[in-house]
Amino acid sequence: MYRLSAAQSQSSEETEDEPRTLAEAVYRRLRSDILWGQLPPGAALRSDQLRETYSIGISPLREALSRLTAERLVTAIGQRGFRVAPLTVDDVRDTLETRIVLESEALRRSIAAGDISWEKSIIANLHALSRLPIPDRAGTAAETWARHHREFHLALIAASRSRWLFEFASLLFDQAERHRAVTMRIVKMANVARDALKEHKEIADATLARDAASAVKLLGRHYRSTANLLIEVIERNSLGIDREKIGLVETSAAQRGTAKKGRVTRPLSGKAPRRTPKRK
Amino acid sequence: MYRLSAAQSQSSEETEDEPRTLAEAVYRRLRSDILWGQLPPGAALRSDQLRETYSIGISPLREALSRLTAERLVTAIGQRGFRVAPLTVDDVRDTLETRIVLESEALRRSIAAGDISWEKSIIANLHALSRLPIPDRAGTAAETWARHHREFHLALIAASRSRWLFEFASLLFDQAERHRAVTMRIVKMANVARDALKEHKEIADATLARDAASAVKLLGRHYRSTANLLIEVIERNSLGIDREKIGLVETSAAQRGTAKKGRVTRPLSGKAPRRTPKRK
DNA sequence: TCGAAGCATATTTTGGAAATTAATGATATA
DNA sequence: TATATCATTAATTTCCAAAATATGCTTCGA
Repeated sequence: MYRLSAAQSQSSEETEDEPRTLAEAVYRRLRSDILWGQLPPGAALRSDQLRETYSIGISPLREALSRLTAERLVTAIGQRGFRVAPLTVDDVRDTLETRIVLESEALRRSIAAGDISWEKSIIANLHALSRLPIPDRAGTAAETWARHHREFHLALIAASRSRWLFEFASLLFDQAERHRAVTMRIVKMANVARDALKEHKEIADATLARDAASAVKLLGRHYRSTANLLIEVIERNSLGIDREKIGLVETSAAQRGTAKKGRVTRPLSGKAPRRTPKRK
Repeated sequence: MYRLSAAQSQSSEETEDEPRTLAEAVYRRLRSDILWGQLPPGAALRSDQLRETYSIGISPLREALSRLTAERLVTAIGQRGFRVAPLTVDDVRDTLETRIVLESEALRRSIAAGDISWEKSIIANLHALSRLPIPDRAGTAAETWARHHREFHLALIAASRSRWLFEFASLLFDQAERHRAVTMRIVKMANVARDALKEHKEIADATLARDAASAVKLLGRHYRSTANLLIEVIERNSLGIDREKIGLVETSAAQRGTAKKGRVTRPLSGKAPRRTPKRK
């Protein structure tokens, strides 16, 4: 029953290898589901339900939830279980500003210390992005684009030679990706990635020209423009504050409560369901 | 058997409340033991042994180890268990430089936005530090001093209004504390905290005077001087690289008193090394 | 005597059941 | 009819045993 490929070098920053343990596997699946908004912010993560959904025991499931809590993708509520971390405009703003600080520093160091293979990686990832169609809605194409997008941005700062800086930046990148995915689930925004390719090219050019000031400025502008769009959408839809409104995102896993008055599910949100006419 | 005080507001950043769950309790004990060097870098953390030592089941223990792995205080080696994270000069350097970046930004923001209660907190914590004797060796006095030291530095940046910045800074502060504690276990260094009080006062003065440039400079110098001392000691003793020299790492048992008679609270193991009689 | 393969053992990982806690519903009383 | 207390129920947390993996040791052969 347990058939896991043998390998080594287990780290918290592995990207492509096969999971070597069931806890690792369910961790990645849960993480992906949260990042892509299939498990919307505020969704209750009941162990029984998840155990059935992912066909897994309690132990690895609990370990996965524990790890996700450390990443602030899941919030643990004392002895009352886990929930997907809520999403507020403050989160978006804080994530934006903090990662600008971190990535600016990392980018400066990379520009100062980057070698040929670092340049090569940037060029390669930029090329991949230029060849991929910019997705306008969720799907496998969006996921591959996002993966290459992530690799491009991380390649920029990969030569900073700081493990902490890189780790924190990766963490915040994923947070921002969740913000983007969750928001795009409400409002289809192809314009989020409208001139993304052009911006990426400008950032890469300035970086490879070793123009740190320009590169940092362009990178900050790149992040800021996207985040501001998200903030605007979230505020318009009152996302995060009134969680019921995002409840319209149907998850494959937990949550088939169907927003009726029958509170068979939903142990925590027993409040009066404020109904507000809002188009989905 | 399970008697846990009831409370609320469980977060990853709680400081003083009682643990509400066994996993939380063992997490804190393990974390403290690692931070204070009672569990030295590289020490094997075998679940059987820990389960017996802390009188706890496997599940909460595993959860605690998982959380510590996310903090990079413990490294998980594939399917071969956990170890206390090793300690290298690169770790010390990276932690130093990264937290200078983070705390400088956070301090600037605090100085720009801090209110009266923020000033009050700084004054109070500085006063506490001035009244506490600077410890020259491990012990409860050292722990209380370190706790107030931590609170002082976190108070400085508490008004930055960035949860990520504060969280990352806290994480790195604890990392640096482990570096200091582990190193001081090898070489008694009262001089590490030699003019610490004076430096703290200067930092607080510049901060309260809203002189961001000076405050940042002083804070960086403060951290750098300590870290450089640690690096020197570590390099002289080849800590981390050649672990055998410190005699810290017994791959067999997580071993009893380490190096000195540090044993503050509890002996860690009564097991015979490796030659375990098989009883099945 | 050295090396490789197979066997035994130590240790981790996982699944399910028991215990504990929080939440819900009902009943009685004022 | 409203409120408080108690009982029931649901869900999480924890413990324990079995399965699986990796490691160490022994034995056999050259």
